[in-house]
Amino acid sequence: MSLKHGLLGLLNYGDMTGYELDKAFKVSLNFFWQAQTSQIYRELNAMEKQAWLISQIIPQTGKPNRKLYKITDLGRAELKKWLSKKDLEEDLNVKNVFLMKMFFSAEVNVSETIDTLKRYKAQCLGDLQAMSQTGSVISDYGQNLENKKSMVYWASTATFGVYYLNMCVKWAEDTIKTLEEIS
Amino acid sequence: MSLKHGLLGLLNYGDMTGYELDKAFKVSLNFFWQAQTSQIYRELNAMEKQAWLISQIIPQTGKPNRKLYKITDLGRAELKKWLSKKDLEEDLNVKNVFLMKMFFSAEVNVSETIDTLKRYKAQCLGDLQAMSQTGSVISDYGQNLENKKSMVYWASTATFGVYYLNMCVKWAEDTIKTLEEIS
DNA sequence: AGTATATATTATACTTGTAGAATATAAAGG
DNA sequence: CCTTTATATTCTACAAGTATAATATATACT
Repeated sequence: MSLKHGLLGLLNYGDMTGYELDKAFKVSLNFFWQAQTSQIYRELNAMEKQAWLISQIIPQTGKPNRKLYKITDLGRAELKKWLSKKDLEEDLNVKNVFLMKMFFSAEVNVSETIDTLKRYKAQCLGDLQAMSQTGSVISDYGQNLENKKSMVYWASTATFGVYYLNMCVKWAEDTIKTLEEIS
Repeated sequence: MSLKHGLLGLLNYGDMTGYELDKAFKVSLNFFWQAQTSQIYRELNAMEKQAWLISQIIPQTGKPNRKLYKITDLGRAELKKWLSKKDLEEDLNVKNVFLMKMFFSAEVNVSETIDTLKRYKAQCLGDLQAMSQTGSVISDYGQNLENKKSMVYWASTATFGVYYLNMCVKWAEDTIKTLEEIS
């Protein structure tokens, strides 16, 4: 159950509405966690019931009213508890559809798999390109004194992304070579 | 929805009971997909309703009867359809609790985070150790003529695992260094 | 003799994730 | 002028994942 905690973490930086959280989530945590908009709203409701958050309705005319969420002391305590309890066995679990398909690829033509691997590699390179701009985004946010301490952690997750994608590219190249040899 | 397809893939190698599938799953696909035993049994039921499988009850005395599953032509067609439809955008999605915690780690002591990273690195090295034996397991299975073609794909996913874990170790070392500099 | 382990499946309750529709308006772009 | 985009949240339905207990027996270990 990390989505709730991701949202707690973001709200710990400042009050936000569901709409703002959804966008903040998608530009920060999205690389290592994905969530549907509807899921975010549902979790926010649940979190308010658990008293991790309180909300305040800000009326608007024309548009739906905004619901501004604020983290409570209980929510902050929960965030810290979660951060301190790192279950490494669980945290190393990864679900990777692409690898599962590779595992069974003897069932399809080698040429098809080689083609897929080439597209996979291209996708990784594209993502790397996109991530190369993350550095500047992070240092922009980091201008804010409050965020300065966080910057190094944000950067480390971005670095993970770069390492990961480079690794995937190398793996794809090696695997393509192996498959070309046997075909 | 990859669990069903993982089970289809395994049953494509030969008929198995839920119990056997559970064990086969855990020694082959478990690195990139995790599933509860109860989930496997439930999915098997659903798959039989969809006519991807048929089952045959083998009576036993003393123990619960065995339910031997066999993949149908429909199931085989579904497997191939799934294998051919590689949605790269979706397949690159990854959920990583550990990184999410890193992202928010400004909230906890640097020393605590450094400690966690050290344990993370140790865990990765341990997993690497365990994976180094996978090669021989694969070539054992590969003695079987039917499996010979699959061997190269199995090996490629194992290689991914090795690359991944090595990358994680390097990242952990780099991040530890960075954190030690600022603390 | 007693305990743990392996065998084999079912059941239940709950939590998360996925997908998409419905609603209503303002502002920006071609 | 018309279409798209952005704003902001709610709701429904379903699929998949998590967690644990119940059942019943044989065999292996200590």
